[in-house]
Amino acid sequence: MALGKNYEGQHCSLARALELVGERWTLLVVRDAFYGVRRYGDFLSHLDIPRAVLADRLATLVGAGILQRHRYQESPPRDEYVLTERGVELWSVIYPLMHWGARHFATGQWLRSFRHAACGTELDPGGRCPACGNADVPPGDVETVPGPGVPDEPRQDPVSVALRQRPHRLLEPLLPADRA
Amino acid sequence: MALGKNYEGQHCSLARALELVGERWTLLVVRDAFYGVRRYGDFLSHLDIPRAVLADRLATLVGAGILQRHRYQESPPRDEYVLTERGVELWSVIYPLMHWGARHFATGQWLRSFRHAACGTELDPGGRCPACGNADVPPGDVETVPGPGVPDEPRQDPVSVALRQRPHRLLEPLLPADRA
DNA sequence: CCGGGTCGGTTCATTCAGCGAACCATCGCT
DNA sequence: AGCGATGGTTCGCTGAATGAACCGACCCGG
Repeated sequence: MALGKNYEGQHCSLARALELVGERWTLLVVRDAFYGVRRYGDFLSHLDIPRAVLADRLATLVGAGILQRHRYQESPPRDEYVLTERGVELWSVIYPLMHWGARHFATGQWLRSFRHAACGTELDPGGRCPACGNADVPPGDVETVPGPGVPDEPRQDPVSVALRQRPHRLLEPLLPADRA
Repeated sequence: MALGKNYEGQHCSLARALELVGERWTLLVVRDAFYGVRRYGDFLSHLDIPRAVLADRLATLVGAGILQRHRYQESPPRDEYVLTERGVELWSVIYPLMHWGARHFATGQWLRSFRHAACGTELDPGGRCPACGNADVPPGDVETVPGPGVPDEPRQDPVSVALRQRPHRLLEPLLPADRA
């Protein structure tokens, strides 16, 4: 899609947002970043996305200030991609969309739910905690917990496995940094 | 993009949602539907979208139960596209995304704001009314009002003109049904 | 009852983005 | 030196988007 390719002429801020975030795969990359995925290879194996496309999307997201590239070791130089504040704000878009998809196109048991970590209450469709006065819950206080549903052919990549195994707080690194 | 083209293997409900709503142009079509655009020709002139793509997107949205096709006159047979309940629920995705785009990528004065029609208060980033106990405001109770910002080259299509001229309640038909 | 205009498409040739496999560079380890 | 891990880039192929042209149903004025 790329900027200006079209959508230009659309003065609406939605169009500008979609130029960045509306490309194929982009929102799934951001979702994974919320899950705590940070490394190229983990995005790759979890998303089954062509390598070139992933490289392109990561570069776009970094350029837009949605992800930040952070060198976590020299030699060999290794970077991880972490959500910026601007990226974290996309939670208020991603969660309702995810919830909408689950409400209308669910197949079988639910795979995952999202709870307010402080009280364990499941979030409402807008991402708020019904038990805490309907307050907005920042993604850092959200915990994703595996549900009873397991797909017919569960994915075996490290990210999918980790998400199935245990509850996990959003934004925190999902995988240990030092696996072989 | 189309279903199954890829994103398959992604069991997440976000992926399924994006298969429908994540294609290029689709969310802009839905946004226009909230603005009260209902007719093929109006979508066309407002979005500058290729005719074939518009026809495809409308068919997909109707097939997914997001828009409903409604014949409003026989002879010549004319249909209009109206949001279903399922489509209306996308407001909780579109508004936050629009707001996010405006916050981070604004250029110049704001073009439009969204108010709670009952009390005139501008909606918060989550689409709630701060004056009414932070209650969710259903899109039917939202009014869009033109802002001070006018683009350098304002669009002249009927939809753009109408949106610039007067406040307008979402979901209500934007244009008179009987223009020449 | 003929000609022109409107509306809502479909068709088609071109261009562009996504795909997936192969390749490559750097580094650490043995 | 050789091998594997990591994080890419390159490249040929294919499928979707683009935009212009065409089409058919219908209305209206003459």
